[in-house]
Amino acid sequence: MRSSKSELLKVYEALLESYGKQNWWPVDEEYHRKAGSDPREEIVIGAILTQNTSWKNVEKALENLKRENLLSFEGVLKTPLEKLQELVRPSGYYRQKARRLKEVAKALSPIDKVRTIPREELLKVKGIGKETADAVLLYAGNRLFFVIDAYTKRIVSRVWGMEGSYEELRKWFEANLPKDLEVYKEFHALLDEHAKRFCKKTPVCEGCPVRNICIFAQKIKYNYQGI
DNA sequence: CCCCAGGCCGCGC
DNA sequence: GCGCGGCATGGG
Repeated sequence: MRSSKSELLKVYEALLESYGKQNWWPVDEEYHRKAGSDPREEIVIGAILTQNTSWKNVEKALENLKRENLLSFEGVLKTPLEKLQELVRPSGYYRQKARRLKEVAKALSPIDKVRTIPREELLKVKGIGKETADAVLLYAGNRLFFVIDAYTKRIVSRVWGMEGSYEELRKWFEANLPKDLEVYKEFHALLDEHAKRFCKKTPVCEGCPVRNICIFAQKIKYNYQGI
């Protein structure tokens, strides 16, 4: 691992500078005030629904749950499986996800468990893998676990030429970032945004805010110059 | 028609 | 421990 702490922070600051604060995770505070439910439960539910699925589709499912006043662990648990499937259908994999919602609602009730449950425990829940677990722990539990996703892996691979397993990359980020919830939350969100705007499957290096630090972008530049 | 999206599980190796 | 097929809707 060649890059230094300052290099990682430099990327964070460059992305923050060009994209601004992302304010993940989006939650409908107003809904929960009126319903008397805990907004952290929406984060957990959203984390399941967004697995390999665009957020747009997740929003439709969340709207369906809200309309029926069921966007909570209690709502998920008391709704018959078949009805729950229909409500979350727009988010895809709806049979799996309906089951997983009930599993996680059971495992994390009462919701304050997100502040204490060991990561290993959470990973035992059917439907919760590493990324979902870390997203839940960070965004709902306010705990210092860095979330790695496909976008993060792609960006790390391009910028630093570094490959690694989920755990390797997570530990690398955690070792080289300040122990600051705000940084963890925003950085993950910024990497996501960056992957959508520039570091796409087919990269767009023209105008990229970190092209001066990025190994891949530098290589492209040299190729253009014929060096 | 194709590919992709804020993954995970169960399996074989 | 890693690679693979299956899971499914909606948008480009």
